[in-house]
Amino acid sequence: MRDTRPYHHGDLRRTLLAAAAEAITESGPAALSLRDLARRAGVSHAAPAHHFGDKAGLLTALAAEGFGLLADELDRTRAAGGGVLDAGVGYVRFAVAHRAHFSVMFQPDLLNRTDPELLAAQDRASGALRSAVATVEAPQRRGADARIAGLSAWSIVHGFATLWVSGALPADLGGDPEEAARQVIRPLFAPG
Amino acid sequence: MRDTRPYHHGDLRRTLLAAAAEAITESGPAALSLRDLARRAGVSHAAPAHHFGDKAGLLTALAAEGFGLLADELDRTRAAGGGVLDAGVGYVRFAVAHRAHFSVMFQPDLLNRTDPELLAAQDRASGALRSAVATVEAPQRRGADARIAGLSAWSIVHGFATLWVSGALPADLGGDPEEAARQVIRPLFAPG
DNA sequence: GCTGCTAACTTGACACCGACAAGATTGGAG
DNA sequence: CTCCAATCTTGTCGGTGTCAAGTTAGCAGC
Repeated sequence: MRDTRPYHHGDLRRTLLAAAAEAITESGPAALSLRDLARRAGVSHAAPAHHFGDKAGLLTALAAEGFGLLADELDRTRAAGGGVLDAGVGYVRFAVAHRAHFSVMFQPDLLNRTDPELLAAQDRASGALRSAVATVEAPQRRGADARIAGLSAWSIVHGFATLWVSGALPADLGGDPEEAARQVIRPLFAPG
Repeated sequence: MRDTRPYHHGDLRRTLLAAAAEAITESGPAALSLRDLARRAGVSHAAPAHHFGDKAGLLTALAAEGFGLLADELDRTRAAGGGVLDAGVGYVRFAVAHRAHFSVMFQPDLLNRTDPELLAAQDRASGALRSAVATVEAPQRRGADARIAGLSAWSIVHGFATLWVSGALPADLGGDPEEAARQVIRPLFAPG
């Protein structure tokens, strides 16, 4: 909080994660450079490695943060009394609002898959996901057990989110991802 | 076809694309190195750049090849008289069989988005996709127009494929992606 | 206030990579 | 046989990730 940069940054870890999210949002995970992050944060080129050990370590931390944010989002819609449809829209809202996190969370080749923090965050998110699906009214699941129903919901929501953030969807869908998501997802939950 | 390597490789472009697919299958697109591909093909480190101009150029060519293969797959199921469900399973089959292509096709930050060959291949694939969805029997679309129905189908299929190849799905689904896909996708097409 | 300790950060170095320029080799058209 | 264009090589440059060793800052205990 001083006007001159102290030797100890004080909050470098969080600063680097924020800078990484910004850089990835701008130009994707492939173009990310630890040295560029260091420059943005005003520290030496090797400082990031001290906090994350590795480039994969930084991306792993970002992914873990992402799973936490996703769990937060799902818990929020659940607390607001929303159903599966709302949870699905929340999933898409998360992906669009935190594109950088989302684009890293499901690319295992960029991450340390066994990192304990990552695993814990994944567990929390998948728990929140399961809770959201558990709110489906029973008649909508007839003919398929709950596990399959959950995977169907996850698939359609994840697919739409992925296609949206990758820009693969047709432009005539409009600019509002949540509204578009609601329309596209609805057929699965309200057949007929 | 001679036993000694001629100065002109003769088929370097295809060889490099195959090597790239193999390398990406092994360790993901991020770890791909043009120099490593050159080593695998037994050529000098700058040879790849001559054919593709750029690392993005190589990945773009791979993505274009991927869209072509996807269109082939969809055309094949259509020619075999399959319905939307079969087309969806075919989509997943393609993603699993050509994981390297698939993992590059929807990452625009790795590609030259305006490459004419890529655009042509995308057009062909999306045409095949639209044809597949058009085979949906009318009653299954009531309440939603054809465009939305197509996006729903694409979303659930793309989501399942993405989650499968990223290893995010629970292990108790078994090892057969096509059978699992059929179960997960069905609820969208055969509600009730 | 001083000492010692640990975490945070810097400096320097090395191998690797993508990209570019310039040269060498080849096959084929005329 | 000549010439040309495409293919591939060689050499080089700046940038990057990672490691090792050194430097600084905060902090507990005396």
